[in-house]
Amino acid sequence: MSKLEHRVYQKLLKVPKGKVTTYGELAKAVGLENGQRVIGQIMNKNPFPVIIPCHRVVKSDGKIGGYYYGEKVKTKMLSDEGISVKNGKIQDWKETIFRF
DNA sequence: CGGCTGGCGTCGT
DNA sequence: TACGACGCCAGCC
Repeated sequence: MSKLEHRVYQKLLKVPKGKVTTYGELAKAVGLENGQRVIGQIMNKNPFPVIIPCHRVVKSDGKIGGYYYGEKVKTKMLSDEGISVKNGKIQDWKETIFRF
């Protein structure tokens, strides 16, 4: 695992349950101002889906975005953590997002 | 080193 | 609101 991936996972682990972050925020958090897609690649290759909460990473416009196991699963996991999702979008977006 | 690919982001229509 | 077109950047040919 590269240094970059390691940093990304560490940052992601700081996101508390019940909150989410975005690909862009996460990218900036590890030093990549415009590396949003890279975050996606890393999440997709996530070797520890159990300890890495990649379902807490969503798109900057409040939409859920993709997920290795499917958006339905991602949506369910988020709602189980107390985040309301409607039509593939986060409801109280501003209140739910976590900023580093 | 060059070209392509994506769990994205932003802007224009 | 919903597409399409670009831009972005690490990783894999």
